[in-house]
Amino acid sequence: MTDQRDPESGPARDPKADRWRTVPEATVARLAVYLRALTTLADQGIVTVSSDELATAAGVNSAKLRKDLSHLGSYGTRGVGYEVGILTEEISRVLGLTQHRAVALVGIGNLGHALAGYGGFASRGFRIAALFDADPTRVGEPIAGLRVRHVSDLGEVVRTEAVSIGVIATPAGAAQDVCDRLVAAGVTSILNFAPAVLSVPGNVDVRKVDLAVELQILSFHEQRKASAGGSAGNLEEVG
Amino acid sequence: MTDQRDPESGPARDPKADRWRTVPEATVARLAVYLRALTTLADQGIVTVSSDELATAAGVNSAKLRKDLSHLGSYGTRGVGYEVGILTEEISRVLGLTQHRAVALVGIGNLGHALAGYGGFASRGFRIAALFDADPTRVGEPIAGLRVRHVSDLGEVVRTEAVSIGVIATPAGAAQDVCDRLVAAGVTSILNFAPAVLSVPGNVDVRKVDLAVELQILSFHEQRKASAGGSAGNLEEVG
DNA sequence: TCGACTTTGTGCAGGAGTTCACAAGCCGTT
DNA sequence: AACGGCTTGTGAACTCCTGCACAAAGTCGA
Repeated sequence: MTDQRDPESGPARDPKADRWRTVPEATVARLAVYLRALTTLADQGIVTVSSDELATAAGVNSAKLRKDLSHLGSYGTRGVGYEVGILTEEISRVLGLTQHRAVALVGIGNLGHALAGYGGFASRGFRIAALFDADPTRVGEPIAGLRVRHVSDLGEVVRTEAVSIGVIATPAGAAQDVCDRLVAAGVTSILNFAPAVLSVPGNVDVRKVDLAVELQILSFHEQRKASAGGSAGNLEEVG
Repeated sequence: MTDQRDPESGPARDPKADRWRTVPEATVARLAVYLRALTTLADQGIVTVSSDELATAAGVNSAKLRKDLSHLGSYGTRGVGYEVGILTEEISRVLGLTQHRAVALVGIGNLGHALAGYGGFASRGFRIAALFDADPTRVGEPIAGLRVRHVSDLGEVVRTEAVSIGVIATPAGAAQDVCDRLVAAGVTSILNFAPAVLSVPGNVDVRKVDLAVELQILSFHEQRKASAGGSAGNLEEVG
């Protein structure tokens, strides 16, 4: 067991800040949302924000927001609220965004193209470091300032570019193979857009985004609404 | 206040099938995954499948799968398993996929383009019925067999095409306006790709997909792994 | 300095979801 | 017909998450 001190992102100032080691999964997902809301507020020149205001901006209730933030320590001032700048920095640090991570994108089809050109990554601390595709006719194609490389170069590039996250946007059939290559190259975090279940070693995290699944969930609720007897009336505003 | 009565998909045949009215949210999300796994199995000519096999194919454990399926009734045979065809049909029915739903896609930028061309929608019961954009220079552009229309036509088209789900792929700034137009036109289910919190009446469902958030969650775990002492060793296979 | 006011941080109760473990039930064989 | 072997469906315990309600702690004005 090594001692857990990490260079970068200096060791926690005081003992209580160690709490972020045990942030609940559900909270982590929301921290990213809070971060976006904070960025918006900062752009508007807002310096201080209460849990109520921030919660509204993020689409949650204030109790949940405060409990979430309490997992990373005590960065608010009672009677006042949170300082936008400080909170932004703190969340960024907990999410590991202070070190800008390199991302490799595999599969330059329709979706891959869109992801490569998506500005939201760069603006939030992620650098797309390399693009890969299995189709030789696509190799060399310039996209968003990068050239598409062949998947056979994946291992080498991942190492030289210090890629820490892999994004799979290939057809389902190719996903597991690509995944294996990423893992072999040392990538331990994968975002999978392919409609396939990936098999990975236990130390690798996989998150899945399936666009059709999202629609199907909506379809379910749509159907439930339609058949539940249209008890109209409840039109209260939702955060 | 349009009345949303829809014929088709009549009320459940027998009493016990009424269970699907109360399917837990978490289960609904997984049903879509099971459905995909079942489709794959069917393509392989497999007729019968046990909860264990299906669970593995879907990436969950079998107890969860059985509990999930129990929410829609009893469609398995003890000692044998589930019939792929029957289960597929049943899940499709519960998810409301038997009536092919029309989808309107708003915002034909990078991502919108990709979504319009994504084959996974059509193959799973969704028909992209209309494309919209606010940019007049983009209106008329043909994509995937459709012509892009101006958002000002949204209300009319949504009604004539009987759109039941709206997909927002605009920049954050335009999202709320587009959302309002969709809601005004009678859409009660929205899939939002814009990094913005939408405000909607209580009878409207919104699901959000934020690509940067997914990366940030991975980043968190990556950081946790990095600072937790590289206690290598646990490489057991994961479903 | 004091008191009124505001907002955070959290203990606690309730709810939702997960996992275990096993009775109930079906099939093929003897 | 009875039995042994499988697999489903589910009660029950447990973990995780949510939301309430309030004490703790800070600010501001007098």
